[in-house]
Amino acid sequence: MEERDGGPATVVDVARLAGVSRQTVSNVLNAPERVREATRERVEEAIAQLDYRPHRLARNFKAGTTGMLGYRVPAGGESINPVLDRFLHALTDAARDAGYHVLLFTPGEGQGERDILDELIATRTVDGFVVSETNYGDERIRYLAGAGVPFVAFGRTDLDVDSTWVDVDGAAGTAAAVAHLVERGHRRIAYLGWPEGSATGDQRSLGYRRGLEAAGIDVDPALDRRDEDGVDAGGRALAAWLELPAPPTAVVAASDLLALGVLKAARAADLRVGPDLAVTGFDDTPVARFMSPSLTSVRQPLEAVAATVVRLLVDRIAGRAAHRTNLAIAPELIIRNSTERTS
Amino acid sequence: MEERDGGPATVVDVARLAGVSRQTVSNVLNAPERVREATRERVEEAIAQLDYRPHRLARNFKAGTTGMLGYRVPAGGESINPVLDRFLHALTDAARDAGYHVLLFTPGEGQGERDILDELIATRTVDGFVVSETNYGDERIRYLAGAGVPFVAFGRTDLDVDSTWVDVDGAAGTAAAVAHLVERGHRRIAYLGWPEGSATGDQRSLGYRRGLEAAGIDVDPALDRRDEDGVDAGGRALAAWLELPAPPTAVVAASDLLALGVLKAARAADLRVGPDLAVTGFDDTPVARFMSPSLTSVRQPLEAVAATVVRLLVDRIAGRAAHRTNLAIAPELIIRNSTERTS
DNA sequence: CTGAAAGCGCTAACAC
DNA sequence: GTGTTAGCGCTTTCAG
Repeated sequence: MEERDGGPATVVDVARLAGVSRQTVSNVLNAPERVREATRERVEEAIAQLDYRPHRLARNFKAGTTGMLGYRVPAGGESINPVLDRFLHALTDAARDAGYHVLLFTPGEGQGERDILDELIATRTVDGFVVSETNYGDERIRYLAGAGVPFVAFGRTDLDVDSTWVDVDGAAGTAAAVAHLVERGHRRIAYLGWPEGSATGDQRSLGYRRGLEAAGIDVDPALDRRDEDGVDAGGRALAAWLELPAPPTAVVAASDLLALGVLKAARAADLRVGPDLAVTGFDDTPVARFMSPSLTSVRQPLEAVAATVVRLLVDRIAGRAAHRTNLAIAPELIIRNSTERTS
Repeated sequence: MEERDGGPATVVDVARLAGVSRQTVSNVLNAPERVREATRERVEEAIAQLDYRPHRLARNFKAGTTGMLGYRVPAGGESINPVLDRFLHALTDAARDAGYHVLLFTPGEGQGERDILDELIATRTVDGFVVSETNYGDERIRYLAGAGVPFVAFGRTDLDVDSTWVDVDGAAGTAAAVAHLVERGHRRIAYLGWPEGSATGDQRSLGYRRGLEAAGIDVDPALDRRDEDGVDAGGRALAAWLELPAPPTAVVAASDLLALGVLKAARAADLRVGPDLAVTGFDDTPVARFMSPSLTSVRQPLEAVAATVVRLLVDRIAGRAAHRTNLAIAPELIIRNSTERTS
């Protein structure tokens, strides 16, 4: 509680007050077992009295670490991604539990992501990185792996480099959606996904096919459509499907946005969503809850992912290798009204 | 490009290569005008050759600063707030432009926000704080002001303490919504807001009244309703309004969520949103764009707010006071289909 | 204009 | 069990 003249108290102040030397204080903090009980108590009393807390920078400087995990947020603008924002919150939580802080960065004008990674590495501003939005041949991963910097990716990569990633098992998610629809009696189940070539999207379409297979349903290529993510794609897909001799009775979408598009188009076509056409989304974004009817959607286990990412990253930072560890965590299907048969 | 043996290059390495002393290198970096041109070039060459970058921690440690701005993210869980997430992105951008990084923190189990602030201050982990989600009598603001720590709030406060805040002019936002509706020919304009007692909500309802006044329309207490934020409130409000002898033809809502609720209820009551009932929201959250009809909404100028917050905070950190600076930045009305007369 | 000396606060060795 | 010595990488006096 007592304020020293020259700003906050330091080890020296504590040592003086307790009548011991600097490192005895340091020892009390870092290796208490090496200090006699009586001395320790005296020092602790002095610490409490001065409200002493070690200067973080000094300690880190000495140790050569920063206690920071770097995370890139997408540059401003429109590309707000609710999934990543949820992940960021979970990450902050998990980092704190591991004794770290999250340091945010974002490339400036005319700065590539690589430049900023390079700068953070060179200035030793962070102890490691959490990389999200990975994709095939991800340049950042290659760069970080090459530079030998500790990092863990949220999202898989196909690179054959020394990398550690944790991902949501997207295939399990869409497969669960299919299984749910099958259980509700659907057999003509369509899929609306993204064009091939994204790691995330390919997983989700894979799960669709696996789900059908598991139910003993043949894949009908006419029911498997790919389009850019967005609301409009839903209308295009539904229009095409409704021209088929046997239109689908259910749609699994690779995103809530696509699902929303299907929902809108279905309403415009006077189909009752649920009874006439069941729809599932992916990500369980806030919209899913508020739409009418509310949307059955696959919810990513981001808290578990974040905790795992941090655990692995801390291990790598500490040199406790666990190289090339790759984990996929199964998501959970949140069932709402868009897959109810009775409305 | 050359790697030294003992890890990254240091000033000493550069000095040796350039054939000068340590501080000459330091001078080249921090006070180039004090160094003869020829020497400077030689040093710069050595820097380039060794790819030398000053160790951030060492520099900060010496300077007694951290280059970090602390920002609290809400504890995990459901409370994802799209506005704050957008703000965080903008903040990261603005901080970078000012030479700072954003450090995220979140209270742990059984830890109050005050504890964690206290810890970050005591360990000197950040140079200052950005506080969001402020409210009347905000405890954090009182605490930070009392502790004499540099901080700037996003959101106003009523406390009579030495504080600096930047806020969106919520009143201007709802007033603009009213003006827009008046221009579209509406006279019976209702308001659905939050219960009194939140700084943000009170501003928004104030703007509603001001907007009516400006248009020469008397306030009808029956049209001014307050309820908890959420979709259900919209239904309750509309039901009450439809029982009036002269129901409103337009609704200004204090949030997109409330607006969404009104929209849903209107659809259920077979009202055409736009022609029969115009609706405006607030925040321009992603849902606003994707709803059908799309929602006219007040968009907060978060990029401008973030830039201003950072500028003021950096000033305070530098001791260039500007105490008790308070700014409200006007938002922008994004006009969409929910206020179109023809559908 | 350049170099030598000192020290930020802390901890890891090593001696006592 | 305790204290002494040294040094992390950098910058800021202050002499030369």
